[in-house]
Amino acid sequence: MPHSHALGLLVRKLRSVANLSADEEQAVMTLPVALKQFRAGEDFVHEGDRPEHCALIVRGWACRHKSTTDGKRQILSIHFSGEIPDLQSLLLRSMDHSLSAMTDAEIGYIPHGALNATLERCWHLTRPLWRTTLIDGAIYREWLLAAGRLDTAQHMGHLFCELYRRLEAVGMAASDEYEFSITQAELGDVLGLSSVHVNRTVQALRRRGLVEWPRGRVKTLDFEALARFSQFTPDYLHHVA
Amino acid sequence: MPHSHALGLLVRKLRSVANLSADEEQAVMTLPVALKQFRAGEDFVHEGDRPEHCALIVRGWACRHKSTTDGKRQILSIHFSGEIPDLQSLLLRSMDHSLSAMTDAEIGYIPHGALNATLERCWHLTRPLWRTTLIDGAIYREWLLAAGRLDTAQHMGHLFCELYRRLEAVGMAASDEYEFSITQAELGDVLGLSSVHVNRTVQALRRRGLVEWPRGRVKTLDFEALARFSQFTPDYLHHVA
DNA sequence: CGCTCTCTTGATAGACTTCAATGTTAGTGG
DNA sequence: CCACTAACATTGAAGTCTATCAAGAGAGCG
Repeated sequence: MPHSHALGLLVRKLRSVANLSADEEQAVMTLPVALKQFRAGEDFVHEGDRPEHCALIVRGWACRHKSTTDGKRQILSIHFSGEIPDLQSLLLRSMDHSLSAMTDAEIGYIPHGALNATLERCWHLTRPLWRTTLIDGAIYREWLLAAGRLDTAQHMGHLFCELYRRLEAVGMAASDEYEFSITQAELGDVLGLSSVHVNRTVQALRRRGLVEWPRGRVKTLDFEALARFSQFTPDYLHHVA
Repeated sequence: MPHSHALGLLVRKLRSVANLSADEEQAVMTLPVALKQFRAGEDFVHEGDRPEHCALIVRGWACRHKSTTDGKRQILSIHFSGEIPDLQSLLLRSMDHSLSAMTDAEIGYIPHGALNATLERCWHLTRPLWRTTLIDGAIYREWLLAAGRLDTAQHMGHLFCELYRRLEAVGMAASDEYEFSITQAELGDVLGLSSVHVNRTVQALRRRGLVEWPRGRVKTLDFEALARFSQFTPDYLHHVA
C-alpha cells in the first residue's frame, strides 16, 4: 500500500469533521501521493500558481499567508498533519495566496487528475471534502469576529483554544497542552499585531495564569478559564460527535 | 414555470463565478422556492438554527453577522440578489452565525431535500455550488488581510471596490457607482470600527476625491485610483472571464 | 411641530506601533 | 569550558491611531 501513512492521516482528519463511509475511506486510501520535504519558512505553494496537485500536510505545521504591497504579512490560517490547505485549488484555478511551512515539514502532493478521477468514481466523497472547505470558511469567519471585536488578549487566547480543540479532534493534543513552535513575530502576523505588542500580550495572559508558552509548546493551564476569557466556543469547528 | 425570476437570478450569479452546463442550468431552474418578505434589520436565519432550507436572496441586501458575548457585532460578509449565503447549511448542520436583511428584502427558501435530490440526479451541479462557497472563503481571507494589515481608509476603500466588482459581474453596477443603502454604524460593524471613526474615514476618502457617498448610493469617482489606493485586485473573486 | 435616526464635530483616554536598546538562549568552533 | 554568533524575547519612550463620551446639526416622518 503506497503512502498509507500519509493517507491515513488524511482519513483521520476527514473522520474528525465528517462521516466517512467505508467506500469513501477506501477511495481516499488509493490516492497517489508524492512526498517532498520543506524547511521552516519555505513556501510550498505560491500566490499566482495554477497548481495541478493538492498539498497534504504529512508532518509539521503550515500557514496560509498573503502580504500587502508594502510588505506587511498576514497569516490567514494555520494547518497541520492530515489537512489539505489548498484543496480549493481543485476548483479555483489560480492561488490567491501562498502556503508556507512554519516548521520543517513533509508535504504529500496529490495530482488533481487522480483526485478528480476518484471523485468521478466515488462521487459521494465530494461531500466530506466540500465539508472540510466549509469548515475552513467557518474558521475564517471566527477569525474575522476575533480580529474585529475581541481585544488583543482575547484574540490570542481564542487562537490557542481553537488550535487545541482542532488538534485534540485528531488525537494530537491532550492534557491542556500541545507542541507548537511559533515565534512571537509569526504570532503577530496571525493576529495583525507588532511583535512588541504580541510580547506584552503574552505576558498579560501569563500574569492572569491562563497560558504558559515555553519554547515550542503551548500550555493552556486552565482550558475552560481561557475559553471563557477568550469567548471561545467550539461550535464553529463542526467536529463530529 | 414557478419562480423563474428568483431562480434566474441564481443562475445569473452562478454563471458569473462558474461555467454552468445546460443540464446544470436546467436542474437549477426546476428547484422549488418559497418566497418571504423581510424588513430591514430583521434576521432571516439565526445562530444555532438547524435549517432545513437554504435562503436565496431575491431582492435587497443581506449580511452575515455574529456578536461577542458583550454585544459587539461583527458583519462577516455582505450579500445581494442571486446569492445563497447559507448554502453551507446543506452540509453543516447548525448555523454558527446569523443572517440579516440590511434593506427590505425578499428571500426565497429552497428546501434541503429538493436541493439534495437535484444534486443526486445532476451531481455535476455540486461543483459550481462548491465553487461559490470556495469563493466566499476567498473573500473571507481577503477581509482578514484587509482587517489585519490595511489602514482604515484602505480597508474601507477595498470594501467599496469589492462590492463594485461583484455587482458588476452580475450586471448590477456600472459607471463606477452602485445602489447601497448602509449606515455608517453598519459599516463600522463591517470594518470593526466605531461609527465615529467611520465618519472621519469616509471624510478622508471624500477629501482625497476617491469616494462619494450620497444617501443610498456609492460612487467610486475614479475606480482605478481607489483600487490602487486600497490595494484592491480582483483575482480573489475568481469571476469567470 | 416634535420625534427619531443618522451624521458630524470636539475632547480625552487608552491601545498599539515604531524605534532603539538590552537580555536570553541555543548552537558553533576554539 | 569559554567566546562568539544569531535568533528570539523583553523593555522603555515617544508618537499615532481609535474608542468613548458628549453634544449639536440635518433630514424624514407622524
